[in-house]
Amino acid sequence: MTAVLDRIDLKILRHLQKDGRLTNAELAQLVDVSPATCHRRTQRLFDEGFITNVRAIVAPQLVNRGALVIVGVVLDRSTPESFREFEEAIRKLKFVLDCHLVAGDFDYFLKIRVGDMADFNHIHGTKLIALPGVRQTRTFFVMKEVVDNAPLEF
Amino acid sequence: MTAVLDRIDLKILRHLQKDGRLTNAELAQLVDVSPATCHRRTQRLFDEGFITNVRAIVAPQLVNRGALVIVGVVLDRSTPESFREFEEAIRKLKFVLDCHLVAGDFDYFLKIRVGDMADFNHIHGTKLIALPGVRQTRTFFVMKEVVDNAPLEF
DNA sequence: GATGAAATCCGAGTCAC
DNA sequence: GTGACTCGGATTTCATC
Repeated sequence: MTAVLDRIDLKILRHLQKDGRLTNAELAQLVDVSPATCHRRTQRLFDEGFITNVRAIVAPQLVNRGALVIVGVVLDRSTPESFREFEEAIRKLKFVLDCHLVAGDFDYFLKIRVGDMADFNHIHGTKLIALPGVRQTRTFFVMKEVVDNAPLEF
Repeated sequence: MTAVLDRIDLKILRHLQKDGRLTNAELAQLVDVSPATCHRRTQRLFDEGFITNVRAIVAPQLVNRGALVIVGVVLDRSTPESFREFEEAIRKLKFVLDCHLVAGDFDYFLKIRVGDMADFNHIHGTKLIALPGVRQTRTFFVMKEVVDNAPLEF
């Protein structure tokens, strides 16, 4: 409950973040505790929500999602209701990887993966500008993914 | 090599993307094939690079990385050399989760996780504006993470 | 209250078909 | 592609500190 992480917990988190398929036996060796202890601690990290999930990372290019686009969105009105409607609608669009409400010249930034530019143009014309309350979108095609979804440092 | 995925491969990928800790036995049940077949296919998906990695997702708020910031960067010059230097430097900054070269009013977009705004201001003043060739940065503090790093749909 | 050793159980990985 | 078999790791128990 007290949710304090000691050096061993942190090592477990960091290792599992790099390789979620590590066996408990391997992990125990890496962090230098017995398998039983390692298992108990890892369990706790899941139970208490430090690890929210373990996910396989699929290569986007190999499943026809090789194109990445960032879209800045401005809404017509800045009312809570307007935000709520937009967010509700955006959650249904599964090609949206990120959607963040920001402070500044835009209301939202979206990160979108599609097959290619033609796909994006279609989506833009049919889905994005149809989102509730959208005044304007600005599209930034990603020409090079220098770093994408790097593991969290802590 | 021909890298064709049938219905079963796709199901494996989708399930492992949602839960990378599924045992082979569980996965086999979910996709409705024998454990041996499932194992062989999953192996192939790793070997041929469809799954690049399996990672534990750590809750950012619980490891003092609860603040998210998007930064637009404009460089002084748009030469290949200038881009190369910037990218080389940015790869060393471990708090940068995303760095994408884009077409439009900015050269790069960065996605950065830190503990709080104070942390960001320090990093901005000491690390970001010190990056090679940076003319201007525009900071967008994220006020609400509506969708963050959603699993890829394919 | 946490640890590590041991004991059991179950899945991973391999083989023959 | 399936079923069976073996080996090793996951998980639990328990004594110990």
